[in-house]
Amino acid sequence: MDAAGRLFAAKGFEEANVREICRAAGVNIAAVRHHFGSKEGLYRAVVVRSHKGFLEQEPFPKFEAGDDPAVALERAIEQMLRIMLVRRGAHPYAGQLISRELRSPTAVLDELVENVMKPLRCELERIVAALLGGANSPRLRGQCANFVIGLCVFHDLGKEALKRFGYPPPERAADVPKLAGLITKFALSGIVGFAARG
Amino acid sequence: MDAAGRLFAAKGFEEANVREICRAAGVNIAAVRHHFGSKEGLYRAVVVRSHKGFLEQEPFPKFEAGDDPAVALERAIEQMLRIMLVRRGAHPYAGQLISRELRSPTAVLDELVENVMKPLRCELERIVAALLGGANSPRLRGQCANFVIGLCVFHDLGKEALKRFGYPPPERAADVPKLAGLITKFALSGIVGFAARG
DNA sequence: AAGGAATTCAAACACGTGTTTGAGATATGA
DNA sequence: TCATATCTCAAACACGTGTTTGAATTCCTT
Repeated sequence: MDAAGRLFAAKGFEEANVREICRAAGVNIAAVRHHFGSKEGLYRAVVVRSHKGFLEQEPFPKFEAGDDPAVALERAIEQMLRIMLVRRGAHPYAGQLISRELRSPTAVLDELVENVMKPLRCELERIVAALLGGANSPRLRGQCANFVIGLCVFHDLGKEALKRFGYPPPERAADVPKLAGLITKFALSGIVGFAARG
Repeated sequence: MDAAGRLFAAKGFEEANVREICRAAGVNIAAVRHHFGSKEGLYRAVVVRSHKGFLEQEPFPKFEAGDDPAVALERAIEQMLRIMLVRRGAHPYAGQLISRELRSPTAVLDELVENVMKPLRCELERIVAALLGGANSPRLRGQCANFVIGLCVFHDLGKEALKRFGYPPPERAADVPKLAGLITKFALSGIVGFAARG
């Protein structure tokens, strides 16, 4: 499953092939049928395991009443970028699997949305709500959350284009905060801009 | 080439297969070898033709000195969204091909970046520059352009996730301006936020 | 230690893919 | 009209894929 996760994250579901996974894992091809039923079963198992462990070990920071929503937003953005752009020790491919599902959804996307992305998004909405203040309507709040997510996700999905533009997204954890700070400023102004006008 | 464009846009380079394209076009499989050399040759020809015609018929609105940068930004955002989300009459799949190249780059991405995306982005930078005013540094200007592009592109790349969040991106031209207006407000505040702080 | 279940293995299977073939049809120009 | 170049066609080829097989091996319980 480690080998499968690595290869699925690197190549995607279609492009990663069972023979290579099994070679990397040092097991026979028939093992996947026996243990997971099929390639898709293996993929599903990998994704589930990866995001479960990921949620346990790197919980999204909880936004409590009284916290500064601006720093909460920066934390959230920083973590989203890190998850997708940087290979972490514990779950090196969790973010990449999510990112891949966004690009080319398979049957597991629904599960991923429900268990990983929605909770994350929900937390984000609470931060946005605090920033919106009086202008806080559910619809607007949701849209702002989408925009923030979009700003982060694009730096992974659009990586190749950004490289060619001269703005390669950071690949090391140390370089993430700089970009996160910029995105945060941008998003912060964007959100409180709505608050100002109502 | 029409059939190929339609299928490549709908399924992507890998998933679209030559037999289906030829069946849809009513020609023999061997025709692609004779006329384009290979499947990749056909793809390249389709992409090139599609974006050339697209640039001629739907040029990106030019930002002149004296124009209101705020409305120019809205126009630009509206057009980007329309290109990717809505099938147009003249070049129904040009935007989708670009979007597909972002998701899973092939060898044509470079050409697409150089001939389509860079000019578009360059125009966007000029608008951003006008908005930034005094705070206008090349680097910051570029980042802001990236953010705007990201906000638009995400609504196509992340379509499936957005649907599941309850925010399906518009598919008809008539529904685009509403989203464009929202993104514009957000981006506008974000950009002038930088201008305020320097 | 013996029996039986669980697991592993190399090999083959079925299918889809892009590509190639070589003969036939069609258009072109003298 | 005829010869040549251009194009079309159905069929087959070569290869990669996920899956299946049935025997061999390992593991656990009795």
